Amino acid sequence: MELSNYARIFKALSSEQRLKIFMMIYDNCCAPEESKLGSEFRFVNDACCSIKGGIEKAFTKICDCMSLSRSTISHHFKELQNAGLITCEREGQTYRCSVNEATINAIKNFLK
Amino acid sequence: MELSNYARIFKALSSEQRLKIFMMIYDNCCAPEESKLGSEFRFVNDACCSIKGGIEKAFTKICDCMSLSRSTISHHFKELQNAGLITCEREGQTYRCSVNEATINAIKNFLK
DNA sequence: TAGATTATTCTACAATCATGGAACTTTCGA
DNA sequence: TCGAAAGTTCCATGATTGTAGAATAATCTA
Repeated sequence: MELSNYARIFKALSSEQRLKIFMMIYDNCCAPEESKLGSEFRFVNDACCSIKGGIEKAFTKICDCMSLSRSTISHHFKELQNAGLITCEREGQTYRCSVNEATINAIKNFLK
Repeated sequence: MELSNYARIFKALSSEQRLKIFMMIYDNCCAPEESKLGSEFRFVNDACCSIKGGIEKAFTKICDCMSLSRSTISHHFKELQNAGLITCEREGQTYRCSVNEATINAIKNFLK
């Protein structure tokens, strides 16, 4: 992978709000005690995400608790997708998102 | 560590030029075949950096091969320091820099 | 079908950022 | 001691970014 790709990935995680969104998807909400976002984000609606066990489920809805407009959140989701950090599949009126583990592993390998 | 700190670290690595500078320090120039920067950056002046074996040595001089002004490079170094990614000690007219492994490990733990 | 809900896209704007030049400071070496 | 070399700081500028509002599209549900 090109160096510029890594820079793009890091850029996607460089905004605090976007990082928060990413962590909501990343964190296993079924094991909220491991959440890095603090209690305010642990039990939000019926959202549930996991990168373990192949369940991988999370809805954009989880972002309603952030004080950001819909269009802003839409942009952030797109940036996370463009960086290859998450993939989203339309599911009715909303999305089913999952973390792209390959990208996470690439970062970890990059930092050896 | 606060989420905002991680965002700051990622931001420091989000500029391609700054990431290049960081990798110059990060990469073990004594084992250049592992360099992620390509041949152009492997043998630059007398610069040598390593995060293995405690040698940890690198000079700002290695940046002269990048087409950036001195002041820009100075800014980038400061940002890498502020993010806690590198530490620099004055050594005569230049600096001796080393990667802050604690920060690297923090990122890797953050991404579990 | 009609209204409500959700997300996208377009546009705009304030804030931040990457960069370089000029002036200045510190250190080296002849 | 004086000039050269290296780095910092201040200032300016063009580019990018994070954000929201309005208009639009798609989907759900009563």
